[in-house]
Amino acid sequence: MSETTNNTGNDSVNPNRESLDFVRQIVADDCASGKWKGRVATRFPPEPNGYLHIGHAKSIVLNSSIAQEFGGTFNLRFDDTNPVKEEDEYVQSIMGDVKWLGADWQDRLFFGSEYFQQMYDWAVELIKKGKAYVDDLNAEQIREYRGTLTSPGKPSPYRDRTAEENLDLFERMKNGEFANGEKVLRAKIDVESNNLNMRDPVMYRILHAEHHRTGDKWCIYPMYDWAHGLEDSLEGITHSICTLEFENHRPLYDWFLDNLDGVHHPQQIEFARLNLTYTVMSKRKLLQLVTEKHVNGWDDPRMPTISGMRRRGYSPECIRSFCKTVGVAKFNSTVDVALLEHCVRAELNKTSSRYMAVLDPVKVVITNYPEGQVEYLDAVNNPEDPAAGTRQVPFGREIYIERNDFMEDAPKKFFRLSPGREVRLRYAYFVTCQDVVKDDAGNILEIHCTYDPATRGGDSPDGRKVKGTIHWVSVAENVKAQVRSYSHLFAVPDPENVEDGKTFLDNIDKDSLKVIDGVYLEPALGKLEVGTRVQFERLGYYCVDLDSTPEKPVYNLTINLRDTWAKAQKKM
RNA sequence: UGGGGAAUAGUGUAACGGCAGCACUAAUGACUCUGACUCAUUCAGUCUAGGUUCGAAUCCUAGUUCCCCAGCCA
Repeated sequence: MSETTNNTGNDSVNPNRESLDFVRQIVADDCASGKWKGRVATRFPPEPNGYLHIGHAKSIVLNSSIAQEFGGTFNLRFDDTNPVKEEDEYVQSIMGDVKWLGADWQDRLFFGSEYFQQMYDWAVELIKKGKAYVDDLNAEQIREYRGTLTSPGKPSPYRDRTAEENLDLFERMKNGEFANGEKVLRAKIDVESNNLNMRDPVMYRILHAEHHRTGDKWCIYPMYDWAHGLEDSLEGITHSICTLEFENHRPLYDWFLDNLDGVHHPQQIEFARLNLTYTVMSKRKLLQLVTEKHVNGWDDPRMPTISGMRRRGYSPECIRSFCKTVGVAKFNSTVDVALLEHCVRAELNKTSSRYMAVLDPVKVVITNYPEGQVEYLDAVNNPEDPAAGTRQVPFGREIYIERNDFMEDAPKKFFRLSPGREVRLRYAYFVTCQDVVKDDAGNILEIHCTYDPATRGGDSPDGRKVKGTIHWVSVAENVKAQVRSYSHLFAVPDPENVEDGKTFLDNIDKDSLKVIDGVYLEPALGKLEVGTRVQFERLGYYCVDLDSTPEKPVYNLTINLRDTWAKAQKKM
């Protein structure tokens, strides 16, 4: 933290202040005022009941980077207060995802369940103060007594039990004397409050269930509202950052902490969750996509999950830079997925090595090139990063090029191969198309070219220019592979916006996955490790998939390169 | 019909009573051994109506629209 201006006079604005989002502004102000003695402590508190997605990443990056920027600490805490929904499998995947994203909790890994005894003791404190009571009403009755949005609730007949009776009942709840649903512990606040969360909220329910960490030690479990503030308090959190739907819960968060003696009281701050075009983000819908097999698991590269994006080839830096670009505010917005894709391209452009691959091959024979000759040509690995060095690519008399890099009756604006036209084979030679060989049906079998030996490496000594440069792979030396090409899972920007009788599933794009076999790769692409991110020149960014083997490499399309030529063609 | 929030180019986000700015998208051009990258240019905005003020996106009043809340989920 820097020495921040103290508001001594009537000039309350620091003219040198950087533009901060509203959350950082609060943190900065607190640091300036010494509210928390200069301390900043944040946390990411997932419930281990599913996989993390890009929306969670926004929260992870927000919390961890605020801690970092203000010299504070960042905790990872599992909010595991509902044993029937939670599993260790999720704990493991969440830890993996958070770590992968680069959010470092160091030795501060916590579980809400570690605090169950302390929470119980605090509940006893509230009972003794006459601020909590055991209720025998069942769930349906509680709902009826609660009233509605526009009408007040009414007190439970059990609301005025004595502290002694409540203490006894609560202990017996803990000891397992009652069945699920038979009794609950409720806070005694205000059954007529305009805020339904304050109408004597349930603090504990009875759940005879196996907890993934505490086993059968407990059969009463704290509700979110009771547990969450206590967890934050115990960990010394200063800024408890959560999403907008908890705004209505803040009075309750504060009430619990205000009514306990001598506890640390963090500030809850709410921000808008992330929405993205062309996808869905709710846990329920994501789960449905997986269980109904509309996608191939949680880590399907079309999923907005962290694991899906990782498999897709997004790097942690891609996601972090995206989260920072979208900013944080209280406006319920939907970010254009194009912004995510921009961040991915920008990051991958800087970091990924270039290679040549031909997805839709057609054979080219260079008729004046010596038969049987092979030479190895130098290729630059990454023009954005000289340190990436060079490699050698085998060249021969027969090569594959992309089918759409050739056109028989080409318009003037077509800069690629066409009868009579000269182009550059990347890192190799200038070639000129002389002839086209077709089958009886008129399909192109081979393209015959001649090359200019003087242009070896791709430069002509006479200063002659060509307009086009195309990529290629040697017929004699290559690796055959599979490529999985992805587009947005949904065909429309807002998949959840459906007419009556339809669901978001009807908006799935059935062609969002295309498996392409018979792809030719330059040899170096056959030796890369799973997860390696590369650029196929002139095509896009790709990465080695989990299913890849040395015998049969599999590459995922991460994101295509921008293609102004394709765009121009669509308009014609 | 209750309460709590939010509204700034197509999208996201700044501007803290003093020149409405940035990024993405789109379009155009330059450059180019990737029709990529990069660079340049352009299109485009304060929810509405009043008021306060020399001056309002910002303050006030009224309205409009959107989001959240009636789990023993988080």
